[in-house]
Amino acid sequence: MTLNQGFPLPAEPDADRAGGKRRDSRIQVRNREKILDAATEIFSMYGYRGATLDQIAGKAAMSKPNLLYYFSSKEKLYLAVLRDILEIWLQPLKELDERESPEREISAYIDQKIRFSQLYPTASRVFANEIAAGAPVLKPVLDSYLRDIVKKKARVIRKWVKRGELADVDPYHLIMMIWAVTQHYADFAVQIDSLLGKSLDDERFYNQTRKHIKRILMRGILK
Amino acid sequence: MTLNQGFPLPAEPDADRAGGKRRDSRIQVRNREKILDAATEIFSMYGYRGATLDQIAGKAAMSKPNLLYYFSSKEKLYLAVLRDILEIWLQPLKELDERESPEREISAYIDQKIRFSQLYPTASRVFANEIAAGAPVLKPVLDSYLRDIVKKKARVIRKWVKRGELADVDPYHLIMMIWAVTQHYADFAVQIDSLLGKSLDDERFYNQTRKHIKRILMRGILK
DNA sequence: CTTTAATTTTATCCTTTGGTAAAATATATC
DNA sequence: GATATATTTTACCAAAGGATAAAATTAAAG
Repeated sequence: MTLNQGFPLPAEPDADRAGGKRRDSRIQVRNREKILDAATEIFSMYGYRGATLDQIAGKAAMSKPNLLYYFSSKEKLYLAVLRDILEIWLQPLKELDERESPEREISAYIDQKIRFSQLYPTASRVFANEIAAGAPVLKPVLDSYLRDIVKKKARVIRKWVKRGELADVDPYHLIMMIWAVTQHYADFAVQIDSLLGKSLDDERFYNQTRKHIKRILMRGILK
Repeated sequence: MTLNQGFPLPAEPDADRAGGKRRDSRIQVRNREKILDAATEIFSMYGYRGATLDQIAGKAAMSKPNLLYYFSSKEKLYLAVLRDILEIWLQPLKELDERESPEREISAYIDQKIRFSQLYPTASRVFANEIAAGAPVLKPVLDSYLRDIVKKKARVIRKWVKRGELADVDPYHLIMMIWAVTQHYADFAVQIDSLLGKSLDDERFYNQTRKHIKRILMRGILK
């Protein structure tokens, strides 16, 4: 588990506290958080363009101008939401450590990703939405930051393959398969609920899902 | 390969030809198609709410009122798009045949799904978007039609397991894993392009992807 | 060619939406 | 408790967006 604190989306000059000086007051913190939560939920359903400030303000139980007092524009709010998401989305990948066994590390990685889908399904959908829209905001981050991390981790996986601890898999496809499967449970939660009447909130289902994904994937890639 | 022609989204009474009598004229057909294509692309980027008729009309190279001459409302247009998508999205699953070997059938299923991602990436994203939004339109279809098909096919997979031709996998999770992985290549195409500079349009990459997915999944589930 | 019906354009309407201004209220500090 | 500052509310605005009406144009049929 390598630590890292790189900030993919640099905080804008005026990344956007309310103008005043007495920043970080109790009210300030509480309301910004309420807004970010509400925004994440609304953006997750309708995407950036489809979401409205009225909806978000409504969900955060405040008026629209009040919301705009905390985030001076819809775009700034969206950026703030994405910044938060990206950080938790990326974290687990950074922790892949070549010194440990692939069995252990990849298993742990899958655990973390599926946990993320359980804890932050809306965040996952905002991310998916941004990508589907052509990543107008995140493109630069994908092209630089994410690219580098993935490249680095692909090297780790390749090393495992060379050492004979892993079947001959393509690192990039493996990583994407893990992303695909784990995110699916967040992004398509409604579909899953329709088919099975279950969600990851149900601890039994969560564990069954986790184990099942791991069983198939690990069987598929271990020697 | 079982045939089936069930229509999940029943054509509305006035599902929406232009009012006139001389329907299905050359112009009529050509323009409706142009509009559906444009709409699919725009909806795929911005979702139902985020898409605008102006954009769609623009992409279809006609004026907004002209577009509305063919589809009398945004909602009707969206329904028409979804209806088309659902049909091709569902088709492959219906073809799983228990009399054949799971190796052959599941392999063919994966082939079809990844082919769909290659041919209709925008359709895939419209579908994903609709689900992420909570499936406001498709929910009834998921709850009835899709549910039934999947239940039926889960039985097929279970039969294979009982016959000892397949490892002890949960049919539902297996189906969802296949959906997840194959759709990912359409829904996250931008991300993949950022990381690898490749897309499924590249025939070499397409085949590499297809084989890789199949290798890992089949290893994971075959006895 | 005329006549009739289909298609396209122009002008317009009403609502929603992101955003601002300024007044009103609450909170903190001296 | 008076004063300054932070927060919230009320009243708006201009642009965008879905939709309609009716005029203008094009295509088909006799």
